[in-house]
Amino acid sequence: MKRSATITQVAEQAGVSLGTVSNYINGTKAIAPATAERIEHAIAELSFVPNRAVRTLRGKRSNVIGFVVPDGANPFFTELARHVEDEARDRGCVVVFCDTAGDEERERAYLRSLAEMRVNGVILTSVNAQTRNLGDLHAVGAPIVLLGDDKPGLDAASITVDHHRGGYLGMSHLLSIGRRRILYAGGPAGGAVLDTRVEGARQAIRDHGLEAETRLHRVDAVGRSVTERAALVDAVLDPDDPADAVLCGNDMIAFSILNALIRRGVRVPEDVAVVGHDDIELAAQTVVPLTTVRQPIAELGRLAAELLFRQTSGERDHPPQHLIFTPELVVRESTVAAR
Amino acid sequence: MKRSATITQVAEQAGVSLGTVSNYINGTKAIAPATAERIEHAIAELSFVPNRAVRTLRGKRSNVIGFVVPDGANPFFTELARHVEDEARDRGCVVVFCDTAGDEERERAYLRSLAEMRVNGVILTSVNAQTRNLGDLHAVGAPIVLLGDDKPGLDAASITVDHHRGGYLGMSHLLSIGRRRILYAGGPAGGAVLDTRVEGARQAIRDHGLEAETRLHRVDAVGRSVTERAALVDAVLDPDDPADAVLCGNDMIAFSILNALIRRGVRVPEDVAVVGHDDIELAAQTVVPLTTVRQPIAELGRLAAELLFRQTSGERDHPPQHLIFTPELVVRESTVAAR
DNA sequence: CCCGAGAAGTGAAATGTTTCAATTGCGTCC
DNA sequence: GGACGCAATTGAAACATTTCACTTCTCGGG
Repeated sequence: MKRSATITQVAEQAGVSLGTVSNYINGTKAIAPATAERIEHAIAELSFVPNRAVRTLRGKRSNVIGFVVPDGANPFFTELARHVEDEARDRGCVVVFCDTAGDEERERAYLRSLAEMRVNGVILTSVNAQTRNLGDLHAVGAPIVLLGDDKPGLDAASITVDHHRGGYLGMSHLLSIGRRRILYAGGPAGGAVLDTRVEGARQAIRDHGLEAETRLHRVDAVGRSVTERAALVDAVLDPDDPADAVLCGNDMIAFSILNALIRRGVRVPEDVAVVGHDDIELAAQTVVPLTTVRQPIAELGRLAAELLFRQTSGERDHPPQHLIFTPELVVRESTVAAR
Repeated sequence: MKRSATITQVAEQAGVSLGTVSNYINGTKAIAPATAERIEHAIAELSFVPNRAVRTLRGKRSNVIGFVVPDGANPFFTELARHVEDEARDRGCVVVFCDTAGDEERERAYLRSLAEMRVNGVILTSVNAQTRNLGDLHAVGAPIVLLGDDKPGLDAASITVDHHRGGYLGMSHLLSIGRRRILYAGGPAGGAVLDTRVEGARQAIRDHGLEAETRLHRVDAVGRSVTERAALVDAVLDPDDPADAVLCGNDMIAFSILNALIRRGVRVPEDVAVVGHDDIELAAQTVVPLTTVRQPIAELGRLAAELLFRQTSGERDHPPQHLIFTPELVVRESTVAAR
């Protein structure tokens, strides 16, 4: 494989020392215009592209950050990624997008790779495992931001959304429009987040004093494919016990169920109301626009990156911070028919 | 920032030379079991994580490959990415997913970063610019695979789909179901690919001998957002000149238009038939399942990676190869009503 | 008992950059 | 004219690993 020119060759070609070239490239010191031009010329001549590996070696970081998600196909995560990326680019960093597909083995492998790369930091949108997988990152001193799901006790910053309130909001809305037979449709690895939301939903039922007449069941999709999510519609339409509303773990689930319902001739929202979660861009544009519990995606992404960089900047390392956002309900036609 | 242990420290701790530790880690040479265990123990003790930067420095590649897309929000690209990743992981590589958002400036910045990282190679799913942006990659000898859109004359392998045939297939189908007023709805930067497809579509009209009675107009979305795509529906429903079919540049466009049509009470396929392109997973699960021109996403991704690695493996570098796939039409209910 | 072969382990060189203390050159001020 | 200060430039050390030519050890056959 062809090897590219080195800074030494550039220096020779330009007739200066390699230190000067380095200073020019990095703007470390002032360079006389004439010299600068000769260096510039030599760089172009030799097609010199500096080698990041060496920079990394010299104690600096690699200027890479990791963004780890459990489902790369969910727009919620790609939208987050876009905002993380924007922030990272402003700081001269590249983002490595790691899709673990919910698999712990993959997660470990990715985190290991990121540690070996001496990344500037890692943003994790789900913590599959216990502390164990974070060991490598801690060993190389890479800061961590937990996004969306805090695990207290881990040495990491976090940005969370109040999931209890999220569940509460969605359920209150459904109760207020008269729904009493509700299904909570989660994803394959909802984990603690979903438990918290369901808890919030139950709280709403209690606060409305409707425990007696309301029922809330939970059902989880077995996989992340569209087909597997659409299968949840069978639970909604269970002939023995049909639901009149579905609360979904995320908008993609809501979206799959919504489409499946309509294809079967079920009217939304008249027969079944559907509430999503996240408010991805798509949510407003489905056949029946989706009522959903919004997470502030742009802020979450931007702030996750900021928190990450904040941990490394400055003289001393800053202690990890913890932020909590409050979700809000966005009512659309999947629960309240347009007039 | 904390600095992690080095191989030298591991060697000291284990009471061997650093060369031995290196041999153990890389399996370069056989190591006596007793020694191996001491090394293993020292590594655990010190939480040693090898530094990739130095490996890269020693003339090897960084074991990173770049995957550059114009729209990270389009599932077509995330699905491709997943397959590329699978292939890369098998070879010990990490994929850097670069979303240029169709912006040439960003593309250049990403390609530059990838070159500095001395990536093993780059897969490009759209070539915005002329040869110019590829200069850095060539300078560092990183092989390139063009995926989906060949630009002859560039020093790169390519995997293409026969877009002319794609347009032909979609149009033939529409003609065969009696549609004559057709709109071609493209994306913001369709470029050569879309031109080719429209060309194929026109060929179909000629082959059917329907030039006189058929009209084919093209309209492009101004941006990549769902909203901007949905705005295309106005062109479809133009009161002066309504279309009876829409041929879409990709499934996301089709999907947005489909939803917008149905929300306006237009019947699909009775009033307007919709044909997408790509056959992403979602296409089969929309309210009205989408007729679409399928690209073999899994093969495309897998082969792109394979072509990339093939260029570097072996004694001598292999010359870049070129593959062409043939798309096929998948008929669903957005063009032919279910009985 | 000696020889040779193979296995196991060693350690110095090489990799391409940044950093920093030292050096050079040059104009200015007294 | 000499000293001084500033700007520009230099070059060697440091970074953490891989590689490879050597050395040492062990064991079996003659």
